[in-house]
Amino acid sequence: MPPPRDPELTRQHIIDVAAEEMRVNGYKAAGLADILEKAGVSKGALYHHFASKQDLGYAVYEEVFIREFLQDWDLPLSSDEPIDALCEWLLTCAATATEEALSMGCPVCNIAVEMSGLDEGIRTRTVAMFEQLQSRISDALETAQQRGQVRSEVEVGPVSAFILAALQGAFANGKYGGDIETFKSIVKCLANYVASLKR
Amino acid sequence: MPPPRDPELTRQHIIDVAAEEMRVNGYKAAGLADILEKAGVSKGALYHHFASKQDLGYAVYEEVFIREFLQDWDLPLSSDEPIDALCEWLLTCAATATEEALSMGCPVCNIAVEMSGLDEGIRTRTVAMFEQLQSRISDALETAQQRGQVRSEVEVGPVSAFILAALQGAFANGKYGGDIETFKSIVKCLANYVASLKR
DNA sequence: TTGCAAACAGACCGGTTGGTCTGTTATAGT
DNA sequence: ACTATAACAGACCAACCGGTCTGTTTGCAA
Repeated sequence: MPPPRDPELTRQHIIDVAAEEMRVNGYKAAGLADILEKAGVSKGALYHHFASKQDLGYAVYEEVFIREFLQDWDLPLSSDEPIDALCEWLLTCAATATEEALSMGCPVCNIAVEMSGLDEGIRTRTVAMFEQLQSRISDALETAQQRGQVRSEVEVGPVSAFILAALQGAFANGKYGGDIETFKSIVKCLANYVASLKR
Repeated sequence: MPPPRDPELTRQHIIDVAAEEMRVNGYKAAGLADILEKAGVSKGALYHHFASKQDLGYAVYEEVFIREFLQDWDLPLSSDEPIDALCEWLLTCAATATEEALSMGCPVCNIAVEMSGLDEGIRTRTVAMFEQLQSRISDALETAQQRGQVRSEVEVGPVSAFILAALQGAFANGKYGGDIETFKSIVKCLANYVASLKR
């Protein structure tokens, strides 16, 4: 027998499929028709769970892209030695990168670039996320600084913003720059920079 | 009397208006109707000069965005002391940034992120541009290195790619990150990094 | 068992978009 | 002056897209 109706599961399935579609094509180019077909649900189902495409977009952005993005940073930021952890994390990131994963870039960055100037909701969510993440990095660096692991003249606020931006740039460049080796060497450079913060 | 027919001027005018539209809204969201109205030309005129919207897009990308992008780097790269010139240029860049200019981000980066996964022509042009620019930066750094202005252990290739990516990231972050002060401090951090390459 | 609301299914719709086609006007060459 | 053609002008079109609406099925509570 087919699986019984499970609205929560249906909703989640739609979000997952839409996320995949937006990951590859961006927000605008992700058409409802494609999403519906690939998810195997009807338009009625979609509009029962979401008020509009915008609403679906917000759900995807918050519950998939931003969530993943923040989770990625959990590991390096929860360490007692954030500098070492950050370096190691970056190097792992460079080592495990695949051509196809890279060609999609960072979904958060993609959607933010495409939509933040056009949709206030996307902009708000993006700003909030970056503020949160930057202060997390900043806090970690400051704690490390107080422990004497980071040179005292390092300004943790700007530096954490810089690290974040540089990594964004690396992913963006990896997406359209073509060469995966370039991406790897960029990330290694960033790791070197982070290491240079050590006292 | 009204200005006489000047096909080259008409073409250029269409490109300029389309560029402005794509700067603000991106490629897809830039509608032909808007472009035509703001340019004050008819659809017949547009399709006399361009085969399709894609064709117009390529013209805008090559003749406006990429051209501007490359020109921006002319100044810092033509100096005898590229490190100093680069630092100074970055600091000027940070100092003169305005809220609204920042909110549009870097057009090349915007279009590349939006379209490089969807349009092979955009992807090709972007890859070529970055290769060219990176080798220009790389050459400048290498020359400086031979002159003893740059520490000998610096790997000029990766470092130049890193600088490029970091600046891209700074602009992207500035576009959706909201805060212009954050952008400025990121660019200053990058300038510090560049300065640290000096021997 | 029945009533009822939630969970879908899918036909339908109006607006928009890129693109075409036919007609008109200016301009350069002879 | 004439004509061929480039340079437009703008009505028209088919496709697509997000969104609505009506109808059907499922699950659950009384």
